[in-house]
Parts: sequence; C-alpha cells; structure tokens
Amino acid sequence: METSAPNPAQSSATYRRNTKQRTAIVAMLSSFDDFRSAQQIHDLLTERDNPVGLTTVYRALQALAADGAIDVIIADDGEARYRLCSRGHHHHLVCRGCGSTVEVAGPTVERWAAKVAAEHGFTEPEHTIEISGLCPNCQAN
Amino acid sequence: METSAPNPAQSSATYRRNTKQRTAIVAMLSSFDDFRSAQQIHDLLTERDNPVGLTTVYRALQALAADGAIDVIIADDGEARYRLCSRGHHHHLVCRGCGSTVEVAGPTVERWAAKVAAEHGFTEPEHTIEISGLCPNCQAN
DNA sequence: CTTTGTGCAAAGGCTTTGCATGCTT
DNA sequence: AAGCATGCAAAGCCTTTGCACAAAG
Repeated sequence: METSAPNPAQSSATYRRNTKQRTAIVAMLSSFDDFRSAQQIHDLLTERDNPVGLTTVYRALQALAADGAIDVIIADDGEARYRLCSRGHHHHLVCRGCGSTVEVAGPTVERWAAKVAAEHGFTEPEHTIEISGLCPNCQAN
Repeated sequence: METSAPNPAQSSATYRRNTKQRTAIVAMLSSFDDFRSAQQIHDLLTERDNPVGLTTVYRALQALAADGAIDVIIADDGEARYRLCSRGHHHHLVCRGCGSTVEVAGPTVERWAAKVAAEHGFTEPEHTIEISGLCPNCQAN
C-alpha cells in the first residue's frame, strides 16, 4: 500500500463553503487516527443519523485532499483510504496481520530521499514510504 | 504509488502449463524494464499480431505475481502495473513530469527500514519506497 | 482422456459525472 | 439573488467471474 507524501505543495487551499455535510465528514475523520475508505465514512455517517450522499463524501474528500488537509493512500486492492493530516511528516509501519499502524518519523530517510533525488538531478522531491511486518501481537498467532 | 516489496515468500511456484499466450506475455514483459499496465500489455500484443484476450492477460499476470515472478505496483489512480522481477532489490525515482524512472539502490534505507521495524517489535519486515521529483529534462519546460 | 488455459460476455466494485434542486453567502 | 454544494442516477474504469470451447500433458 502506498502513502501519498504529505502534500508539500498544499497550495492555496481554495475557498469552500461550510455545509453540515462537510462538517460532519471532517468531524468523522477527526474521530479516527487511522485510514478509512469513503464507503466506511459514508456508512458510519448514515448509521449515526447524519446521512450524507456517497457522492458528496467523495467530493468532500477530493477537495480536502486537494487542499492538503487529508492524506490519501491507495490500498493494494486499489481502494483509496483517507485520514486527516497529522501534525508532522511521518511514515507508517503497518502490520500485515491485523492492519494496525504505527507512525514513525524518519529523519534518516528524509535525508536519504533528498540526496538520491539530487544525485540524479531531480528537483522538488517527494517520497512515499511504507514499512510492513508482523506486530508483536500477531506473532503470537 | 506503491511498490510491492519483492515477494519474500515466493513460495512454491505452482505448476503452469506452457501456452503461447503466456509465453507472449512473458516475452512482452521481458522487453520492458519498467512498469506497464495490463491494458498496455494487451494492446501491444494485439498491435504486434499476437492477440491475447484481456482476461488472459489479467490471469497470467495474476499467476506470475503469485509465483513471485513479477512485481506489482498500484498507481495513484488505482491501476495496477506489472514488471518482471529485477535481479536485485531496489526502488524507483520517478519523474512527475514525464514518468521516466531511475532505479536506485539504497543500503541506507534498507537498514533504516529494518531498524524501525525491529524497534517496534515487528518481524518479517518489508518495505515500499517511491521517490518522485522533476527530472532534469522536465525542469527545462 | 483429463485437466488447465483461453476468451467472450457479463457482473462487480470503486469513483466520477450530469443535472436539477437546495443551501450558503 | 447568485453560485457553489448536494444527491440521485447513470456512466466509466479496472478487474474478476461464469461458462463453453480449445489446447496441453
């Protein structure tokens, strides 16, 4: 699975109107600290009596991503997952057994990635890193 | 975009029959050194008078991936791309302008990834790294 | 001869788009 | 009042599946 490099050019967050749907979606995202699919968000909103059209969920997530407010990852099955941007730049250590994630910061790789890009004459480098393994809990099984 | 870590458990490559379609697909893959989509492979085979059903292409790629013979990456648009496993483990530096890729080896990150996993008690670590930027050529434009 | 592979057509799943209506500003 | 936002339905893509036929061993 892939993590979009936390948007470096989170540009000029275009203007958006405040609607209760958008608010509900952001609130929903705030209640998680890990990634959820558009469908999951839509289903949860519906369950909690705050139904929002699936289309609207997709459009809101698209807008939030464009503004650099959320991180998007594309899972191995091609489905997108979203999560509010965390405060800093970091990567994920994902358990292949249970899917739990750990956020890791990595000054080492940041530098390495920048260096590699520079060595090949590439500018405006971004990077994507995902580490997976079996967490202590899943090793027991 | 995401690079599946070169299949570690490339298990017991199950038996497969030799058919001209499968041969053609592998030959096609051999002629590239970068990633192609199933559609691209299918189209090229058709153009080169060696038509193979799209379904067959998908099934063959699926089988090859299961055998650990090819690497699969899921692009940002959710489309899968395939490439014959390269000899060694490496990562990609991709140009966001023209899509050209450069293979880079990175002992530094390899160690870093292993260390991070170990620090959190994760075993059987695998990792995925993708670096993008603008290549010298595209900076001119 | 038996089993696996092939290919067409159709279905599936995620995401986007068209368009009329509703709400924000 | 003007314009973006919403939501339903429908369309688009990529990918998988059902099924009958062909090919491999």
